[in-house]
Amino acid sequence: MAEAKDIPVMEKIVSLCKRRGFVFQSSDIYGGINGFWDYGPLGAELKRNVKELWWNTMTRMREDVVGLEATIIMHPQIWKASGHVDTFSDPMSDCLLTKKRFRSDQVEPQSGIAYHFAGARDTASGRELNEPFSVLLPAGKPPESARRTAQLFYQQRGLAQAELLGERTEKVENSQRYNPENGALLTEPRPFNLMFKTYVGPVADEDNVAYLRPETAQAIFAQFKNVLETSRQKVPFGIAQVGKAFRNEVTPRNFTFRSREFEQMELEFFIRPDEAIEAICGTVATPSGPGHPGQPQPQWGWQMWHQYWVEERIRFYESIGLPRTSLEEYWQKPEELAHYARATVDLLFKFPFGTQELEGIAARSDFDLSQHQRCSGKSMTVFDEELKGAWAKLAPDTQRALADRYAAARKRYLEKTGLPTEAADKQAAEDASQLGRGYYVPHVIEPSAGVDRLILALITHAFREDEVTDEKGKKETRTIMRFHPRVAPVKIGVFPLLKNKPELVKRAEEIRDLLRPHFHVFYDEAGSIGRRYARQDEAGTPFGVTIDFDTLGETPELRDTVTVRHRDDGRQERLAVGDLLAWFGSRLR
RNA sequence: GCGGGCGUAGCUUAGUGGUAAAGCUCCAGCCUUCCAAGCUGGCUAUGAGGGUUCGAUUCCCUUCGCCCGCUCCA
Repeated sequence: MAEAKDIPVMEKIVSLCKRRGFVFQSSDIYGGINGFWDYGPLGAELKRNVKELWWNTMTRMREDVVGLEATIIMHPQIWKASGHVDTFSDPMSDCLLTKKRFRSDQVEPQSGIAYHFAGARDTASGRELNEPFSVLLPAGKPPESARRTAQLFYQQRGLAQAELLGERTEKVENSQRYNPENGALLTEPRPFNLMFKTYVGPVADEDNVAYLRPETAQAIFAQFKNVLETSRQKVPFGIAQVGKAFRNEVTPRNFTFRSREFEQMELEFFIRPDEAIEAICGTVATPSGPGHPGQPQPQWGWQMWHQYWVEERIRFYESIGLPRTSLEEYWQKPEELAHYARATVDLLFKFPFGTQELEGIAARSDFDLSQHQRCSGKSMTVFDEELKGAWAKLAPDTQRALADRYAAARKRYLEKTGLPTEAADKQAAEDASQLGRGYYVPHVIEPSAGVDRLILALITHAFREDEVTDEKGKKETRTIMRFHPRVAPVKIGVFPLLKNKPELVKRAEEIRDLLRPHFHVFYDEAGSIGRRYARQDEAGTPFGVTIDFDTLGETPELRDTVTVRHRDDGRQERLAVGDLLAWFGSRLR
């Protein structure tokens, strides 16, 4: 939980984000819109850098991952298959008396006598209220009890001396409309849909309903076969995607942390089922302890792959300036796991408002592809030539043992979909015999990260305030955003020492133009040099280049050298202009 | 969605039923030989809508947004 002293820190960060152009409230001039945020000039650069680094790390720097960019609106059946339509829309009801909220379909059914009231009159003021209210009493309870509850209800609405009007009774069986705790009427069930709904085509009717995707992952599953067939990849391999997702969050909170429109960076990494690995390699490697397991190996089972991706992701965060110590690894307990997940690790970051999830790395078995196979009727199996060959050479006992294990796992999935035991048995046996011929539905490891959360983590982690006392003894606070150079929105500030010396300005512009094609530079000639340094510190610019009279040759041996200033400690060093590109290149990439 | 708090310039704050104030920031000019120097000038605000009133930033209502708690959290 957030501690009181931390709240002002968050406020300072929000304020800085606006002042410096990292994050603005969406639709600000119209009063804003809850749960939506825009990135300003610095924020946009920061976010671009982060997404690009993720993309390069996950796809271009690897042999075994390819990319995808899918649409935000997809066939509504996808969300049926994924389970989002069902799990994202719970009907909710509130107790009219206590405001307590219930899942409408999970209210314990009540039977008894319902006392309906049409309204009430305040005997003191004569004011009348025509708001109906009802109380359900178990059979045999005295009616007075219902009237007292109703009076409480009308008192809450400002009638001090409520005289009940229009009382009538009704026998009720197994109703979910009343609060089991006090008998008070609940509000009408209201659907609580976390998915944004829209309509495709000009006619806004139920046949044309579609949803803005609540996660990017499903597109990867839906396009699995197309990618497999065109990318010349084979299992194990991954498909990565970066893109917007939308959730109609109940309570957007904590600045950009929980937004209604947000961006995800997701990888679905497809692997062989353990039974296939055992058939091919004779064994399945499992983790021998914590830490990075090293280069992927053919005998790795899902647990190895899972741990591998957890460690890979932590390495990524380290590479952009979030040290391991700023993160927390949380292994979800069995009872917390989603029904399809075998294991999930949350990578948490210590935000000022609490330790919160940045990324989840889930081992999702073959659930997702199986769901789409079932719902679309299209096969999601891959053919694994190596498996087919290896299987044929196995002893019959081994074949049977592996097939049985595989069948048991398939059966567990099939029964969860509601298939009767007999049918599930039959289908599972069929799936197991397919395995022996080299066919299976791949399992998947899913590292899924929130871009905007990561941006917020980088901003809060970079934020530092220093108390500085100047020569006059005046105290002031200086803010430094200590971004890792790789993610910093602006890489280099370029400054002529003085603005009113044209020869300095001219040389500074030349150096700016020298660096500009390679790095994001910001040229500034306004105000004192110290002020310009301070401005760049607040933007998180890691390096400053200052052009002075020595650059022009005032001291002959320093001709064509510049001051390079380091953001975090103010350290300065003298570098030759000709060395700048290489020097920065080695520090910014 | 419920309850509480808050909403004055880009930021931080002042103030009043009767001309809306300041510091910082920002912009322009002058000046300035390395860490928010100085001088001059300038832009910019009562979240939105309605009501009461001769007159509302101030009082009332509604609404939007932010913060805290509850609820929710695939």
